[in-house]
Amino acid sequence: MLRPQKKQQYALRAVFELAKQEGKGPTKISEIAEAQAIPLRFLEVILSQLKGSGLIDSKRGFYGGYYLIKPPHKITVGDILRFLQGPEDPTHCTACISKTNCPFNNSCAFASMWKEVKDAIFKIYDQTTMQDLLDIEYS
Amino acid sequence: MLRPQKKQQYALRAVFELAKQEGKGPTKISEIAEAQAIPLRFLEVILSQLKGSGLIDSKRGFYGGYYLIKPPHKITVGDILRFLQGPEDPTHCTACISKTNCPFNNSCAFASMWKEVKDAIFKIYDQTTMQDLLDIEYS
DNA sequence: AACTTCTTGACTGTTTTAGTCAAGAAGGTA
DNA sequence: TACCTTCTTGACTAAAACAGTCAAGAAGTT
Repeated sequence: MLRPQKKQQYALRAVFELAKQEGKGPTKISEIAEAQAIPLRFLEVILSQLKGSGLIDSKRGFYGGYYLIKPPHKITVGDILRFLQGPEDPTHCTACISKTNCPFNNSCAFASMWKEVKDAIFKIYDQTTMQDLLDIEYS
Repeated sequence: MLRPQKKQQYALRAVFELAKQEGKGPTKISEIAEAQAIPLRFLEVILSQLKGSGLIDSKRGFYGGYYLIKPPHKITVGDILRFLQGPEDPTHCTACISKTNCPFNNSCAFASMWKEVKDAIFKIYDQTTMQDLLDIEYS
């Protein structure tokens, strides 16, 4: 029912790396890629998408790179994953909730369970900030 | 991060249908397929796999079909989904928990969050029985 | 014997995921 | 100015996963 998607893992780890480098000026894509073991070319795509989220921004040129717009304690895992899932249906994470997926018009017996699951997951995502993860990393 | 898989939805709905038909003798694949809007041929594959779980069994011949081995209140969503995920790694639902997936040997800052998520999901799966779903259906 | 059912494994088409590539735009440095 | 280095963009491709199909056969029922 659940499957890890590399793109989303990579995105999380990339933002996490930016959080680690906070205050040191922009971080180059190549540095992030190396530190977090992410294929460089793929990361280029991911980061440029992620700019649309308002969480990160970039600067070009010799001392360029990516950096966080908000402080680590104000960026949650939920922010990132919700953004990557796209705005059209941030809740389609589980079956039946999506209208187009349920042949019973969202009124089947499973619907409430799927909603519970989704809420449980996002509760965790939304309460986990980049700062929390930094604290774990350095504990 | 999450995506519904039709096969698993179908499996749940098929077992649910068997629960609805409990006590009326075996239910034909074709009846299940129609009642739950599942492609017949695909359902054949799914049900025959599901026999290995010890939750359902089948009978051939004119009055043949599938039926539950255990009563609805002893079959949980978790039983079904765990079985379909395969025994090799029932926990690989989220990233980083799987050794083969994490370049940091499961010791990255995200690992504990993924575990929390997995536990939260399966807590719900494991406490939801077919009987609970029947109660919802008929309420 | 005839019928209906499940059984099995191989097969196929489509979609998603993962990742690559190359040309270019923009900023920094000298 | 010239020349770096960086990000930027969209198109492209390979591989895997998913969804679904098919056909021949085995096994009960009547």
